[in-house]
Amino acid sequence: MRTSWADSVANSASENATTNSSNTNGLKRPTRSTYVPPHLRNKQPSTDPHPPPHAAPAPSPVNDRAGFGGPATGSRWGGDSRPDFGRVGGYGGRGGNAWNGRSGGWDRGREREVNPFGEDENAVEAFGEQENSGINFDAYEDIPVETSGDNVPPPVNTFAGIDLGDALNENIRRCKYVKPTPVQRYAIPISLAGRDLMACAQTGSGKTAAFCFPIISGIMRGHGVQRPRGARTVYPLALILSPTRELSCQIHDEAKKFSYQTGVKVVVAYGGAPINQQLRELERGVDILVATPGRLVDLLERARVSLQMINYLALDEADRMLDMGFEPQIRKIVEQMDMPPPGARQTMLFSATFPKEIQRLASDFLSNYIFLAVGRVGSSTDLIVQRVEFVHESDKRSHLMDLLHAQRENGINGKQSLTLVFVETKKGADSLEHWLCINGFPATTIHGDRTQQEREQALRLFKTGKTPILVATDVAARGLDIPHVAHVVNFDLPNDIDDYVHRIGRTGRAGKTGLATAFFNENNLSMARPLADLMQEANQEVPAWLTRYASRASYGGGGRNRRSGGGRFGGRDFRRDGSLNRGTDYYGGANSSSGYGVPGGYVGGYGPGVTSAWD
DNA sequence: AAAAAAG
Repeated sequence: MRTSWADSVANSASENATTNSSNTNGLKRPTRSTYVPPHLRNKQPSTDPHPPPHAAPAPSPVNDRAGFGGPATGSRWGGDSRPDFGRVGGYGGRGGNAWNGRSGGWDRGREREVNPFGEDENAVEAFGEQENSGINFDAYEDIPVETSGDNVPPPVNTFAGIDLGDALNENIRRCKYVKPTPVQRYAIPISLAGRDLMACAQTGSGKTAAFCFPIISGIMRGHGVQRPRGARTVYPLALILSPTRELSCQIHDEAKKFSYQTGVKVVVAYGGAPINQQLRELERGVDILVATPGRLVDLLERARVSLQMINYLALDEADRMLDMGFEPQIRKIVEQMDMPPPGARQTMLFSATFPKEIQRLASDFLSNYIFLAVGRVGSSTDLIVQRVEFVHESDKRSHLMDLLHAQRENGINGKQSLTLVFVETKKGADSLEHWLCINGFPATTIHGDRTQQEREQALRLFKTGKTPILVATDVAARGLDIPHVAHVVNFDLPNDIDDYVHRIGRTGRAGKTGLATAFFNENNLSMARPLADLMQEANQEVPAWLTRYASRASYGGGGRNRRSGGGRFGGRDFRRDGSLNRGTDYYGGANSSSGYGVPGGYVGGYGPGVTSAWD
């Protein structure tokens, strides 16, 4: 067995190269030469119609701050109109100049809906989210699924078996979704039956589509519903909330694809961006509103949006939305504005993790709901090799440097694979980014103290590989689909095992292997047991020293609850636990949450050899 | 204690 992390990085990298052999230049070539983003339609051609020089092979990485690696490359606030050629994921469509207010002929061309699939519907990478392609569907038979609740509708096996309507089916075809994923097989019929739903499923498992399809279908069915005509108030029929701005953008981009030519209008609203353009979009009509909580409250208080016609409410990353920081805002939106009560609307909650105490809170928003948990494929979490190393606080930087050096030396064609480094604080993110840059590793950072332009710029530079290292706080931990992340480093471990699960789920996506390295030290004692348990459950090699820490006293309540007794059925309906384990049970199975081990895992069973990083 | 989310 290999013991060096350098080998494992090399192995992981080369496997990625093999897995992706038909697309080895995915990071550097223009992925959608034929696609014109909505905000660029009907504009004068860019002064440079060709991809800029850094589109050439082996681009030199850049940083987005003055003084490191040259000037920023993004168009930022609407300067030039260069195509966002390097975009890989769905979210990047926001581009650099989405807020410039220069709608040009776009408004006038409003009767002509922009084709989000581009002119070439057969383009392989028409969208970054290829969650259904490249999956070994035979492995689905092995996926553990648990449902509970009254009269659970049976799952379907094909999209054809679901009456979603022609237009939606056509978009499913355009997305190249050949077969529903497990969460879709179960969630869509439940949702079409009008039932409330609490669903546990890994990110990357198609849950966005799982709640979007029924919503779009339902809105189409109910077309012609009369809505009030407030002076400047709009009345969306569906509301989708998410905990970060970038995630809302990503969901919006997905939903736009699904609703193309259905007549269903999707609008996104989030903070940090000028509100005027969002207001204009709303005024042009909205059926599905995707939003972050703060901006939505603003819109509600301005009476620019009313929730009284909401038929569908979806909370993505629902456990995060209902944790301490968010809960009051969510309650305000859902309970204290004009939204119809549970039972009069349909409510769907989705997350990869669902702690029991959050389930209890969430049940306030639900009516006679069905609980759905879709587990991972057998050992597919081996797609992510998890390593934990004991690193003293003072040694972290040099240790990270060692990792990056080896990764660089073992990289493909001298090109670094993408590395996502999670830290605890915003200041820590800035300082680590600066340190990496002055030590020859172009890095950028994303956290809540940066402006929204900077955040989007950072994400774009990272996604396109121009800046192959991204230092992030937990703002990037959840939901973001960033292809080609080969390595997630938990430079600072989170204090909650669920956060760890979400973080490492940024890699090992789309059937590729991923590596997750965690730095553990005496500040993380409370994570020893949950981490050791999680790794063991995911068939990872647990260092003996970690097992020793884990078996000692339980270090206070860190890591919160943990480890369901159910093994791969960690996602458990809290209603089944009755009052049995309340209070005293710490590891006893009353909880829910990350029993799946690792999000993204189910794309596995993808092919032979994926577990070989440690063979 | 920190992060996120309105400005």
